[in-house]
Amino acid sequence: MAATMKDISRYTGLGLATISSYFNGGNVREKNRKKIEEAISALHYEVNEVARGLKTNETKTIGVVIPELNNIFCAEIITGMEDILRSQGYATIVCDCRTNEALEKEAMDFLLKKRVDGLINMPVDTHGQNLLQFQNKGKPIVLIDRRITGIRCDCVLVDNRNAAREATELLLQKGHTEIGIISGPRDVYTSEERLKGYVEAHQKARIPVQESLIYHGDYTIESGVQGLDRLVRRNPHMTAVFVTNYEMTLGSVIGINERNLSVPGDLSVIGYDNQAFARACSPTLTIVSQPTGEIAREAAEIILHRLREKEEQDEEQIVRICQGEMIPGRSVRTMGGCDETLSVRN
Amino acid sequence: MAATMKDISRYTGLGLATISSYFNGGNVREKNRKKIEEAISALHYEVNEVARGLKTNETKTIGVVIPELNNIFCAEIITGMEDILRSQGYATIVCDCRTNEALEKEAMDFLLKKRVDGLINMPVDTHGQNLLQFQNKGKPIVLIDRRITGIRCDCVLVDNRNAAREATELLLQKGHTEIGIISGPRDVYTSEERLKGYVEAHQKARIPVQESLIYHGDYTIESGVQGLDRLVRRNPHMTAVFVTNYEMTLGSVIGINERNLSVPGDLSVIGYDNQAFARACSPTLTIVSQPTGEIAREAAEIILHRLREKEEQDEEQIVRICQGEMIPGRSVRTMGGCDETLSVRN
DNA sequence: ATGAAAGCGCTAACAA
DNA sequence: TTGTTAGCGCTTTCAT
Repeated sequence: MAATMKDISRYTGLGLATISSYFNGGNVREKNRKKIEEAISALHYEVNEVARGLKTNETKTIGVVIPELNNIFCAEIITGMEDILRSQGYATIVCDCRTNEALEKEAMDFLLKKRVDGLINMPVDTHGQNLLQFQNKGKPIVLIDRRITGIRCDCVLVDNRNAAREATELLLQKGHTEIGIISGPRDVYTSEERLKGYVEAHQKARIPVQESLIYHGDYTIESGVQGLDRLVRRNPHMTAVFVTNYEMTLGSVIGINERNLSVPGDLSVIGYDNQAFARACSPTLTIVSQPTGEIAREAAEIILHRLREKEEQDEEQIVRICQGEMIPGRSVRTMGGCDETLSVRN
Repeated sequence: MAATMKDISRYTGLGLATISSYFNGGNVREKNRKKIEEAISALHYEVNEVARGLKTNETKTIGVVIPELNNIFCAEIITGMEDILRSQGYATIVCDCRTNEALEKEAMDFLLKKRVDGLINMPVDTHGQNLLQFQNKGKPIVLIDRRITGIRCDCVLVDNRNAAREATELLLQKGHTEIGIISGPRDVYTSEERLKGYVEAHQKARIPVQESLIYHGDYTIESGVQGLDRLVRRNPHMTAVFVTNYEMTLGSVIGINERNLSVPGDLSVIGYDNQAFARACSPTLTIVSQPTGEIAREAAEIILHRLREKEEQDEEQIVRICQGEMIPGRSVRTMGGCDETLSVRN
């Protein structure tokens, strides 16, 4: 069996309180400090965090609930957060809820049972009922990427509206007037914001928004394929399309290939996320890229902050807004003028 | 504060042993069972797993150490495993070690400190020194995707050699004789096996293997880009290339675009993993696809099995071999004959 | 600065 | 079947 503090106590002849004090940054006489350290290495002692957790009511564990782990956007964020949290002694328990509200609730209940110290959530559910249980127990919550109603808590967001507006404006500036959008689900925050950005750009340019140019997908590859198909068929004069997440962008490219369309000759495209994929497309895709590293860092820091300042509850809600970025490719054609030609090989 | 068993005891007038017995499947008189259940819902009682863990020396937690979480292959496997483990009450703590041996060791130490009940590992390190600590403590280990020396434990593998041989044979059958391979690092199991498959196919076909056609990358996108570049420059007569993981496949496609090569006209390509990406390529990529779901299921089941049969230690080592699968695309040209033409648009 | 002792919430051995 | 009790390994008063 592993050594316990009792063993250290026996080995050094010191009391438990001294040993504990040593591990918790208390004052221990230099001589005893030495003795303890000797005992530790002699006995290969390691603090039992489970026992400590029972006493302190902390598990040094953070729960993370996300819609899909095999979604590059989520994966990148988790990678970043996990790194920081671990460096501070916190384990990350991930729960993938498959973009399903019921499973999301199950995951939250599970994490609550596991007594995580805090929760980081990219919510599927939009009214935040499940989150309340955490809040009631005084456990900090940080929402990432999506804001929801029904709960007031810290969150890290991206300025989706701005990013989408910029993307749409680029298209408008290049002379496109019939721009399709493959949007996300109606009730998802990011999706709504991106659509608003699209609309705003049109309003600023005084170009009417046509319903037929808006397709609501569900952020999956298949809905990207289908969205492209629908938009193309419904809108014979559409010259550009803006796709609002990576999976649907991938789907759109599949659709474009299957329909044998030429980019940007037949259709200009602006995608979302995943720079490597954009570079692998031919021609390279112009995309909106999101700052996953920054999101991860902010979220981890906020929750660590809350965990440290456990007492000062009634502090202000923290809201961080990160900015997306346009990564230029060659998938947008300039209309009217002829400075970009149509033929593109492979 | 949350209710404890003591509260239930007080509420029902029953002793702690009875309550505990109730929660651990013991025999409890129907009448008392009812009472306990009433108390549970009245007090919103939930077992405190931390306390239980202290007593039973179990945390109901599994550690997972992988090289890169934002690697679709890893992400898919984790998604699958997490799902199954959670359904059995086990939390999954993921640690991404960034394909770095030192970080991998740190992650293992961390998980040991967190007292996980078992470990699932896709190893970066090849001699298994770090794993020994788990084994010595009687904690089950399941290796996935990669076999390593220096430790005898359960593992779930893919028949990489076979998959690579089939892919290479396809190219040979189509008349290619100068086939490049973008292989992985020299000391990684999967990489070695895939290379062996490539060599075997050549030997069977009595076609000599040329050193200049072998490039060793490191499973990253950049090494795919570079690998393609090197191979093309070194081998003017190379007509096909086999790329042995997803990231490098993505990199190769980037390289192909940047060099303005036509597929399969100038170069036939067989990639690896990620069917969606293969479909998004133009022409669609022929790839070797790996059974991530199956790997996940097997790994989770093995570790759960070991956790259940804690006592019967000296059982046989379990080794599961899953099969990859070729997914045909249009990226392989038939040489000599002219049944596939060169020009491919967009 | 250190020691003694109580107790976190649970399980399990023993008695009844 | 049920109750009593002693820990699991730690933290934390309270004395000293």
